[in-house]
Amino acid sequence: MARDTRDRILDAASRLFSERGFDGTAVAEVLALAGVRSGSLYHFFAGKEALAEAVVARCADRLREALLDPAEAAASDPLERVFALVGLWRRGLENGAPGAADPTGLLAAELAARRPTIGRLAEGYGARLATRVRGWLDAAGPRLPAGTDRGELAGFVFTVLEGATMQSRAAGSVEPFDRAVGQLRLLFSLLEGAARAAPVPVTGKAEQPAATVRTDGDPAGWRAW
Amino acid sequence: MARDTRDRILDAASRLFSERGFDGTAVAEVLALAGVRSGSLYHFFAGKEALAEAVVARCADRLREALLDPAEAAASDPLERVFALVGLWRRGLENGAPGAADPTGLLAAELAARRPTIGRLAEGYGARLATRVRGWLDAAGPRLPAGTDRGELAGFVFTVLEGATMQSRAAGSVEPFDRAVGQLRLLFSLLEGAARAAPVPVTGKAEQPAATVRTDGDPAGWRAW
DNA sequence: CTCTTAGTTGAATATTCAATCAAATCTATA
DNA sequence: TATAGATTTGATTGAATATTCAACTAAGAG
Repeated sequence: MARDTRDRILDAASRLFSERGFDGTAVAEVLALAGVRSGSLYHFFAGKEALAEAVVARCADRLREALLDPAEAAASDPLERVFALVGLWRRGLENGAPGAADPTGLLAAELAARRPTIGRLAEGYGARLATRVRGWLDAAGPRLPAGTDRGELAGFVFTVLEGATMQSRAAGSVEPFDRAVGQLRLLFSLLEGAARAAPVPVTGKAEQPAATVRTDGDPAGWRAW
Repeated sequence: MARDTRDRILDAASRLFSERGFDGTAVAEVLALAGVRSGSLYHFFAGKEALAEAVVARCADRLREALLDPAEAAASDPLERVFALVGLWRRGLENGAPGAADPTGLLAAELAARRPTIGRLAEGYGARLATRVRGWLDAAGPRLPAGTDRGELAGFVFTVLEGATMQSRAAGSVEPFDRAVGQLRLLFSLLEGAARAAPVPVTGKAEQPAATVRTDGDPAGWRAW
C-alpha cells in the first residue's frame, strides 16, 4: 500500500534525522529502517532534501493533533498545559516516537541556508506552537503579572525545549532536559508569585540595576524593564 | 610556521563546523578557508573527527581567557556579568569570531555517540562555564532568593544560550537570540524581586502555589496529570 | 481478461568524500 | 655548508553517497 510506504519512509527519516541530523544520516539508513528500496523512496520524494522538507511539513501538519491538542486535553490548568506539552516532547525524546521532539529546529538549523522552504516551515511550526502556548498563558489571566509579554514567554518555552533537546542528545540522556524543565518551572512559579505580590508590574524602572555593561547590541527585550 | 598553520586550520574548522555542523562541512571546505592542502591537515590531525575533537578541546582550553574572564572584567555587578557573557557569545554568533558562540554543544550533539571523547570535552566545557556563572550567582548573595538552586540556574543559562543559538542559525538572524535573552533577563529580575519581597524563600510553604514548584530540576509535576 | 498507471526492485552510475603517499620544500642545528 | 626532521604539496585512491533507470509487479478500471 503506497500510503503506508510513504509514511514508513517519513517515520524512518524523522527518527534518523532526529538522532543524527540530516547530513549525518545516509539515505541507505533510511531505506533500511523503512524496509524499502531506493527506487521507492525516489518515487515519492524528489531527493534527500525534499524528504527532509516533507518530514518538517508533516511535523507542522501534525503539530495540533500530536502535541497541542493532547497537551491541552491533559490538563485543565492553563499553565500546567505548558508542562503537559513538555512531557509529550520528552516522550518523543526518549523513544523516538513520531509526533514529539520534532526535529524541525534541528533540520532548519542544518538546511535553512540551502533550502529556505524548510526554514519557513520550521518557523511556522515554532510560531504555531508559541501561539497556542500563548493562548494558555493568556487564559491564565491575572496569575501572570500584567507586564508580562506572553508571546515572548511562549517563544521562550520553545527555545528552552530546543536547547534542552540538543543537550540531551549530546549527553545521551534525558537528564539535561529534565533539569532545564525544572528551571522553566521556577520561572513560572516566580511569575505567579510576582503577580500575587504586586498588582503592578514587578519589572518597573525603579528596580533597574545600576551596573554598566560593555556589550554591543543590547538585546531588544531588556529596555522594557 | 607550523603553529600558525595548525591554528588556521582550527579557526577555519571551528567557523565552518559552527555554520554547517560537522557532517555538513567537507574537509575540502576547511582546507580552502584555511589556505592549506590536505596533506598539511592530516599531518596535524589524524582525521576529520580528530579535527573536531581538537576544535572542542581548544574551545574548552580557551573558555576562561576568551569568555569567562572578559565577561567578569566587563561588569562589576555579578548578575550583569552573566549578561556580559551572553553579549560576548552573541558577538561570536554574528561574526563567527573564535572564542565565542563555541560549537561545543552542536558538535557534541552530532558526534558524542560516535566519538565519546568529544562528548566528555563538551560536557566539561558546559560544566566549567556553569561553575563560573554559579560563582557570579553566589556573589549576588541575598539578591537571589535563599531557596534558589544557583547551580541549576547557571546550567539553565547555558541551555538557553544553546537553544537560542540554534534558533538564530536556523533563522539566519540574531533576533531569536535576542528575544531569548530578554526572557532570561525577565527571569533574573523576577528572582531579584522575589528576594526583596520575601526574606524567606519564595518557595516557602505559606506562599506555595497550587501547582507544586521545585527548583531542583525535578519535573515530577506533570506526571500528576 | 486486457490495459494503464502506480509502485517496487536493485544494479549501475557519477560524484563527492576523507584520506594516502611520494616527492618537494622549509627550518633548525651542528 | 650539510643534515635531519618538520612541513607542505597535490595527484591519486578507494569508499561512500545520492540518484538513476530498465524491468518487473501490483492494483484498479473497463
